[in-house]
Amino acid sequence: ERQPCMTANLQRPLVLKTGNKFTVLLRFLVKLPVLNYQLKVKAVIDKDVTDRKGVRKFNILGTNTKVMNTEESNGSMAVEFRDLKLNWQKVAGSRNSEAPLLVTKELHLLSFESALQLGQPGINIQLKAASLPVVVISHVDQMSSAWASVLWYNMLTSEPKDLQFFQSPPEAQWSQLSKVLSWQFSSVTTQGLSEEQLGTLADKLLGPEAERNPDERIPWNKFYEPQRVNKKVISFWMWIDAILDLIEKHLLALWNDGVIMGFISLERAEDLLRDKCPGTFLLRFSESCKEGAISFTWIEHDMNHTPKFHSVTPYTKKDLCAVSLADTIRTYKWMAADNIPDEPLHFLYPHIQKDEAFGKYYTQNIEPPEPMEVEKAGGRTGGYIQKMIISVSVVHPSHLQDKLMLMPPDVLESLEQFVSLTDVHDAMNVDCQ
Amino acid sequence: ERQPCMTANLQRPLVLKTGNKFTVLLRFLVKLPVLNYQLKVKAVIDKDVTDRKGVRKFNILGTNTKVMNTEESNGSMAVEFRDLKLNWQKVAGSRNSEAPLLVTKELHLLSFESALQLGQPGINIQLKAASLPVVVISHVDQMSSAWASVLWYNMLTSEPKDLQFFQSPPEAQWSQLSKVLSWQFSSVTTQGLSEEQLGTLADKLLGPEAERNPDERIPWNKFYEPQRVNKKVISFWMWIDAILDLIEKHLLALWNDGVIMGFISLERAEDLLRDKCPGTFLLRFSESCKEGAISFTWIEHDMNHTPKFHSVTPYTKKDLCAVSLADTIRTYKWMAADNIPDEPLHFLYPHIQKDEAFGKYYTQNIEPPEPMEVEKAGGRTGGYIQKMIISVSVVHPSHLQDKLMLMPPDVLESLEQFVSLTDVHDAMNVDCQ
DNA sequence: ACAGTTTCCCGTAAATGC
DNA sequence: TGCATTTACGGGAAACTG
Repeated sequence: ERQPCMTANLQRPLVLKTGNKFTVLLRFLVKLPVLNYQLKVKAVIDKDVTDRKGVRKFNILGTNTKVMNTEESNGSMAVEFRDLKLNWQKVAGSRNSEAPLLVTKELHLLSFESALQLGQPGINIQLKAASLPVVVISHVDQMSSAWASVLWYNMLTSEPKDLQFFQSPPEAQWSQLSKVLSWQFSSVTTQGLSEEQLGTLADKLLGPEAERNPDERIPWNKFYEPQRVNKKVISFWMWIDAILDLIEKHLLALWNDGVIMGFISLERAEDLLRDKCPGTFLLRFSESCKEGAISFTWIEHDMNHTPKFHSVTPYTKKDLCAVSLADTIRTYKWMAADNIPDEPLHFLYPHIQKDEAFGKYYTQNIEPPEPMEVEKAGGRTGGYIQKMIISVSVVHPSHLQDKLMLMPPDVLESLEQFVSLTDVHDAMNVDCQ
Repeated sequence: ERQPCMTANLQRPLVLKTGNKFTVLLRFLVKLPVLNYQLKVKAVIDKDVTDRKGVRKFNILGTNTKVMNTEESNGSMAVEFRDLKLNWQKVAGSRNSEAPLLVTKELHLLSFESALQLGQPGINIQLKAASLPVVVISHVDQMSSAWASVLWYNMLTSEPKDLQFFQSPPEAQWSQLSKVLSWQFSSVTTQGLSEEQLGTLADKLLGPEAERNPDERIPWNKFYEPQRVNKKVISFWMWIDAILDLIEKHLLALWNDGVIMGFISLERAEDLLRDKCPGTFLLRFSESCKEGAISFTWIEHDMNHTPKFHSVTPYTKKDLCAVSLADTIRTYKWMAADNIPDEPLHFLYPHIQKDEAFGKYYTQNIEPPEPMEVEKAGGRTGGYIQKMIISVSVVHPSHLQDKLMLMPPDVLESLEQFVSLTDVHDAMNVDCQ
């Protein structure tokens, strides 16, 4: 029960989706003398790959034969295949139970073939080029998984065509993986991951730094397969990728501004906030929500000046579609029945006024109209009354007593009388008419 | 900037979308003696229709030739074409500027051909059948428009193949159109339109009942073309259809329960509410929002017991995706800075407690957790604090003074002191740290 | 039964055509 | 240039399939 979001997909080369168009630019790196004939190139998929059992077979649709053009700038030759499409070739035995791998671990090769005639006698030279291994998917929900394969492959091998790579994928060093992870963020935003953020991720994959063996490597499983993390079963990569998606679609400006700490453990967050003003908060990604979600954690002091920390249920894509994070931070309230609502968020860590940090992204008008505008002649209002969608947490009245405590006892007492008075008023209405 | 909703499209026969599969069931109504050969049927589109300029040409893809089956129950013959698809045949002159009509007014015919051999000498009888005119669209956003064509055609002619129908579409009687409109609602829900609702629609199309000519007919333009209605330009049918969509996707249960008056003018709504309890409301569809939206209108009394009416900015699909209408009605608040929020909605017209009418559809937990659950050992909260998304209208504090007025003046005065006290408290925080 | 995979198709956005 | 129409494709849900 939800509604359409912005669509804008990540460019992820080497992942092809059946039925979607793709483009390949092919360049001939050897410089040739001018030819007196056209150099035809043909694109094929999985040429010479016939011995793999249970592996899907595909065809290339679209104009798969093109002629190389000579580029004016440097005389080198190139050809761009546009509007190619893959589709399934349904054959017996294709993708059967013998298939050793998930489709997103199944690697394929695009090949390009041409023939060069050298000299008059007609010596034919077969030219061949192949892409790096590609992953073919049939639905975008496989993209995340497919991209994990592409990343791992290219991070860990320089073999151009090791189609058996995922039979036993090698392990990665943190120094390699951290670069790749940071790059994922910098390719979607203007900000990669900071050392602090990467440290949090390292803790998740390798354990606390103090206990770490510097030679420890990260196995594919630990990166990709769902792992049990206190009750929840989550794949590290899927979690990261869901957050990437959330950033791209809903948090891009805030992320680029650097106001999202994001990857920070709750413990560390509380340590940072401990000596800060009440109402100081920071933004953290949920560690347990698979679909990508962001929460704010803030500090309050109770009567005894003991710090207390609170975090709101994380905001998912659905929440952020309804109200942006900046607007949410601006208007978030704690409410209790018959109390004046409290706005608990005041300072972005370490001590930036929230309006200073987020003000430029506010979109809602939260000013009430002048009384004149609402009241129109004859009791008829004319226009509509503006509404605003906000987040509130309903809390026990005792949580709002910090402020009540500041009131003189006689006011408090009269207020309590007033509260019961409104209840009577409501009850009275039931009987009228 | 929105997010995916339930998809569940209306079944709208006689509208075909290119690239989507469709099914045709064909029955042979004449009972034949048992044949000693198979009766082959071929499906074609726009056979014999060659003389229309600028009209798109299509092909039927899929198995367009099938054999008739004899149904066991009654020995009659039938065949079901499944997984047929239409796609464009790009020909010169197709869909050019000469095309006299919009694509959704362009009518096409599906035909089915077979040949029957009677007797030994081999007398061939050509059998032909044609569908009612169909509309072919290439995008779902043309569905609404296409369905308007199908409705108008079948409401106003019994000609089986008047492909020129929209060259000069006839006018409709209200008695016909009102039945068709009500049927649109009853085919999506369990409730058609009431006399009162139809009356409101008749007022829109024909003007106030008192001034109406009983023989007045509704021209196609008035039903289908965008008309200027106080500043906004809206097509009557598009407006109705957007509301149908809103009902199907977000208001189905409420509509079926009959709690949505929906089609009622603001004037009439205010008349109905005038002598009702303060806080009595009813639900109305926006008359000016093209995309389909619903608002609540309620009554309040000011100090002098003069009724005042308010309506909130209508809720669109996007709003209802975030929070259902029932939850919205439950939690809608009027707020002013430093005031206790007010919940202005109490009784569904005429005088049903709102929880009674909407309670079974509430999904949110609005109870605060016990204080114990929030406070965890060591000042660490452990879990997340639940949030709730609600609608609020920010109003001038004077609007919430009805209740304040009920408080003794000394409490009021002390409260005001308190209000400024919190402001100081906030200002103080700015300097700390 | 079931999980991985594909198909179907709505609905946003962009491209195309006239 | 603007509007009608089509294409592209993400994403939700259902269908498929071993």
